[in-house]
Amino acid sequence: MPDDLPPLPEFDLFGFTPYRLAVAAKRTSEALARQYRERFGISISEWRVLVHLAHSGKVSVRDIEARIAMEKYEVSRSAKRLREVGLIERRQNPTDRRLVILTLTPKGRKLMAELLPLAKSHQVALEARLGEAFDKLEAGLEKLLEEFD
Amino acid sequence: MPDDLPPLPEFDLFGFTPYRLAVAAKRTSEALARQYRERFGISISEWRVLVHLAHSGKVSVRDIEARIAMEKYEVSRSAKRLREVGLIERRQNPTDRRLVILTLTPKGRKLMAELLPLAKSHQVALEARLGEAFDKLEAGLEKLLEEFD
DNA sequence: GAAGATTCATAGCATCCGCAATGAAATCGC
DNA sequence: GCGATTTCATTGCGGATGCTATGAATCTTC
Repeated sequence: MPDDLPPLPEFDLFGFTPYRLAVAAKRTSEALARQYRERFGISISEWRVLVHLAHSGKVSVRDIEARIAMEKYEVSRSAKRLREVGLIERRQNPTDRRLVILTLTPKGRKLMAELLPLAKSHQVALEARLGEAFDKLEAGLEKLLEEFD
Repeated sequence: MPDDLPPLPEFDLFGFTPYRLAVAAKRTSEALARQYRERFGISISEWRVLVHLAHSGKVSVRDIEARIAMEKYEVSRSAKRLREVGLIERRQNPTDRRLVILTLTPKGRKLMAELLPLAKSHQVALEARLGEAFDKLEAGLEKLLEEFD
């Protein structure tokens, strides 16, 4: 080993919290996301928009951006695609015509009536699988999301 | 309200663990990733590869893929870019010529000598900021990453 | 009430990403 | 030992993503 350069600081990627969180996010969403995609042609972004609409009724792009972790151009594009496949519809807010009103179509509601229970059971299974570690994870995430806001 | 469709199941995106993890990952990596990008022109993928090389010396694309959460085409492309900017170099493994040997160049080592302490203090700051919630988060993540492997 | 600033949604453009295909090398099976 | 299979790395291509600019509507300020 003829290389005696100054040693680099020790740093283990696997102990790096942002990395761990990214991996955890990917692993836990993979299975469900695949179902959305394969069975319904829905991406994660689109799914988030749908969930928010299912929950909140009539909302604008801005509302969604403010509430869920998506940029507004992302919401806008997801909404466009969802409109194209007939899952949501868009009207103009009559009192402020810059604003858009997004709502689920009947077809969209039907889809969500299928999808939401799937997501729910995914969550339940996840909690069961983690056991008491889930509560710790939750406590940690709660604090983290509050701090990094 | 003339719309009495069958109600959708209640589902709160904010209680959905994969979503929470994704948001947490994004929020905690944002600040540091911006530094990498703006000051050194390094993406997150490229940074991961660099960290692994700093840690492990000479490795192949396959090694990296196996060790860190990246697809091999992603590793390959990151390596290509890093080579183009002179941060790593690539040789052929003489005993198995399919394999590639990636190593940091002196320039790459110099960069990492700057970057790693940055990442380290980012982690330290994160832990301090979360206080005892950090240990819970860690316990939860540990179990999760072990389960979803 | 009109000019300028701000808010909202979208589109343009360049880059990134994921999948499947390719090509090169090594290993397997007989 | 040689054709078939597997392993490793890269690339082509279509679609996704992120940033910035644009355009329309509203609000502010005087």
